[in-house]
Amino acid sequence: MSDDRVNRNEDGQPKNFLRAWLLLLLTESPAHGYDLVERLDAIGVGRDAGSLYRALRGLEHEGLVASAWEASLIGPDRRRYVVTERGQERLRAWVGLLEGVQASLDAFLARCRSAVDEHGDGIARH
Amino acid sequence: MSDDRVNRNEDGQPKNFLRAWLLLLLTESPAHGYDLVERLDAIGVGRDAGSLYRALRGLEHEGLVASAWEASLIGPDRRRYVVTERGQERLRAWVGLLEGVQASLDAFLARCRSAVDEHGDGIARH
DNA sequence: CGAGGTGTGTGAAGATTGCATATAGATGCG
DNA sequence: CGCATCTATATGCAATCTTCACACACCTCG
Repeated sequence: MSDDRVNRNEDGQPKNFLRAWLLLLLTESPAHGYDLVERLDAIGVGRDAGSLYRALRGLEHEGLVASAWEASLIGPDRRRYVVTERGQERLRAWVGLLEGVQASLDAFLARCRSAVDEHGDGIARH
Repeated sequence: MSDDRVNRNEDGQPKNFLRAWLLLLLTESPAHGYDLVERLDAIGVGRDAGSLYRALRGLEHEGLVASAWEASLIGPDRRRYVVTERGQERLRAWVGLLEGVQASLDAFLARCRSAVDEHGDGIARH
């Protein structure tokens, strides 16, 4: 009882954002998972390698990317991913959706500022 | 259609966006759930009343909003919600998070357009 | 050999969401 | 009255998403 441990996942990131980023990065240039881990880490999305590999396999299962094993000069073999035609289309669809989300988000934040102004401490005009 | 059950939830909305909107709308003016359903429907967030009531109870459980029963002139009693001090703080925190998401999203979309440009055939639509 | 970097992957737990459904008071109409 | 409908709140369930923790394998270097 009285479990104050709420521990809610409040990062607010869009759903499937990782997938969208993967399609984008692979569109920019084909790569293998470990490379994408590092590229995404620099961007600040998807802090977990496991999620990334799982997402890649999911994308492949949907036919949005394709992979082939490739030998590495400095380590074990790796899976090299490329985006398919369907993947390109899906990315474009995602862009449309995310533009809508962007609009929502802008509306939310703008409205938030208005609300804060009106209930703020002294900034109120009039 | 086929046996390929992909059926992914790809709306791309930020997680807990409904909660954030509820805090904002309640900051603008206290209200009861049914009213919020209609306000949010106009905005285009949270198309489900059940989720909304569940979210409200969740917010209350966290002490971010408070409620009291109120008689209605035209229907059954309703629960009137107001935002608490903690709720205000949480909303401000959410604004900070969502500004980060906004930046991410802008970066993603900008980078997407660059990628599409470089691959030429992408822009031509119908 | 053993440690550590490279590279890919799964299991399980927790949280969120949407759909369907339940309950109940109030109102209007034949 | 009986019944549909609007108002109002709430729960059950399944699908999905995300993260944590861990497992497995290859390769190089000391």
